[in-house]
Amino acid sequence: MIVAAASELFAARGYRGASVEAIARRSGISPPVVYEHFPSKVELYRELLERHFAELRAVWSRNLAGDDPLAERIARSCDAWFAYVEAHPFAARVLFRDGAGDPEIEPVHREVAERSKAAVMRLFVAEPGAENVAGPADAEGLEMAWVVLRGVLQGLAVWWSEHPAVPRERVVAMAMNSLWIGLERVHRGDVWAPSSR
Amino acid sequence: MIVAAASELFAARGYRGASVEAIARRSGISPPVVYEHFPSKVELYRELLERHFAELRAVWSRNLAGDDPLAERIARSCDAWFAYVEAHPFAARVLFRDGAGDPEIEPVHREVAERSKAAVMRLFVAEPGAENVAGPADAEGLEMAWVVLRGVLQGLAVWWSEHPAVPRERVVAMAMNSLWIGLERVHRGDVWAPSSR
DNA sequence: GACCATACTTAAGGAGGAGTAGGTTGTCAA
DNA sequence: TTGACAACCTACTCCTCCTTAAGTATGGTC
Repeated sequence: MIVAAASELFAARGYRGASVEAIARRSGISPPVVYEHFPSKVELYRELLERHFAELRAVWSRNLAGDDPLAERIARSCDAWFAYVEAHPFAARVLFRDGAGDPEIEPVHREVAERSKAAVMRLFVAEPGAENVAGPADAEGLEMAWVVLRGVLQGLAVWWSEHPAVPRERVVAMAMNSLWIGLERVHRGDVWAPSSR
Repeated sequence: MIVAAASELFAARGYRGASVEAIARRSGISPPVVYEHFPSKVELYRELLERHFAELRAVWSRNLAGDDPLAERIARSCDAWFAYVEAHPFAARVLFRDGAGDPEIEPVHREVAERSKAAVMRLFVAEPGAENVAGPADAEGLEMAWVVLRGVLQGLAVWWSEHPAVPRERVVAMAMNSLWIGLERVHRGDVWAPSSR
């Protein structure tokens, strides 16, 4: 399976470091066969990203749906998120260890990130109480909230992929402590303000 | 000034994308002159990272010192941090847009990150109430807290460098809302626990 | 004026890797 | 047995880019 081998190698060595030759060899084939399945290296990379992103998004939206209190849904989603990371360590590293900085794949990442942002922001907006975070039509504030969310989840995911001995519950608890408690409080209008300095 | 040109180009095109030729030309010289100042491209990169890191660390520890309440010191540090990012947009992008994924510079980043982690963790431990975050000798918990802190600050810094029109106060407020409020509550022992599900 | 150090240049060495051309093996049908 | 076809491989081309070798202008010194 080419995409599996590619995931592992991209995760381990980065986009530049993983040569098409190496990917082919690990798949038990030779480079030209790769080019019969994908038009170019960067397209192979894009395909890979798309797949992982789609799976992750499915996990996320499946768990966020429902009528339970938001706290439970978020906790469930976090848990499912890290379960996915646990089951697909390469996916997480390819998706999150950025790859920004490389001009060739940066547009690909940006595109996927854009769609993820749109998806999350729709959820934020649909949630009652969201206006306390950002104000009713405040796209900037929502975007920053997404940036924070992403920063925390990505950071923990990458860190965890390098410390697999830590039990998942701990990582989930840390994510919830960092995100939910702060967000919940903000949700109630209990914001930190510069004037309090 | 070679390092200035290198910062800009590394920030704009990444480590691989910024050729030594381009860096030299932007400095108004030719490639061999670069090699009279730095033994190799990767060493130039390291030097650059070291400089930015040292400045950022100085900013951070200067503002965290003092006897005022922790909240004020953290707010001040956040503000100074983003002021630095504002003044040195290239530095921020070089430092944070990771570069992980590239096997050549990954060790360099890792080394700098390690020292930053050590510095921040010393601060955490010195703070009364820290045991609520992580327990007395819980290196894992402290490390995760650092990961979260880094994720949020990096994420916001990179995002802000792409949205320079947003006023600094907003970004600082978002950082404080995300980090401080959650941490403060955890500080008091008011943690989210998996059993609450 | 001849010599030399300094600072820089152009141009080439050499490695690594994406993508391709053309040959080779194996399978199936007649 | 033989021909057609598909799948795959080796080996090559082309290109980028780090690094270095060798040469050239400038300014000071005897």
